[in-house]
Amino acid sequence: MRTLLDLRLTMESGQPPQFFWNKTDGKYWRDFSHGRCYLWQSGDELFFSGCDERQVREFLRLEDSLEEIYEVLSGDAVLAEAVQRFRGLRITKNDPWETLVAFICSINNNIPRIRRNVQCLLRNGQMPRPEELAGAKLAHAKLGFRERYLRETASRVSSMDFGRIGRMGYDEAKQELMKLPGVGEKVADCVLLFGFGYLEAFPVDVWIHRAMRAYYGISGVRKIRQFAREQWHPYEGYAQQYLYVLVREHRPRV
DNA sequence: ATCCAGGTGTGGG
DNA sequence: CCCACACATGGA
Repeated sequence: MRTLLDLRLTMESGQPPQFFWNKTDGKYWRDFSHGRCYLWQSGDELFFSGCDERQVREFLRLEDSLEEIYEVLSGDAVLAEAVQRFRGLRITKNDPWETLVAFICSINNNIPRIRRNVQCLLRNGQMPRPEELAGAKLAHAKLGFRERYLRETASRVSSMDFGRIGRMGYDEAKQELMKLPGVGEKVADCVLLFGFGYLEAFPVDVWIHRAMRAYYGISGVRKIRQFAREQWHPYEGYAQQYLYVLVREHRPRV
């Protein structure tokens, strides 16, 4: 399959696939109930096995028109350069429950350890459903203070229609997510962006904070979110991801 | 030893 | 509205 895509950047830029997928000999893979799925890229050609094309297109959001998105983002010099430098970086579409678990694990944590935490929770490569996780032993995952958030959230989600959130408007969906323990504004936005596919979500973490202050002279979550909406709507999520990789390139990762 | 990591919850001005 | 602090864990 031929597409505008940088698979490595997409899979290894702090999105859920970095926590759930493995990499061997340049190929990304993950086990599903129906078997092991592989993804790899050679030149600008995308290959896959063990999964059907429809799933791959949804997972990598190949229907998003990057050219149209780049047009919206290129209104300022910073992002104009970022979309050139990281051309082909895409937002991924992941399972909402898995995404919620991963970003509860992400609280005041670093990417390598988030991955270890998440991998410890998997059973046969799959994230246990909320009702299973609510009653499971979690100590081996070494989640620290996040264990209580995760267990309580799992319990709450198991007795609600979680998928219903994905059918709400962005603001209502976010409000609903933030009722869960351990889910503040940042985690909610990550779940909405990477799990439910709301491209207008703009997660503000420490790196985005630095980026906005350094590149635009703006600080304060409130002002940052307002600016993002004015500049990049409805593709705030893409703007965020390009800013994230840009600012992290300037400072070495942990 | 001290700081930091894709923050949240709580308590205070 | 904003700010300070605790919260486990482990790498730098």
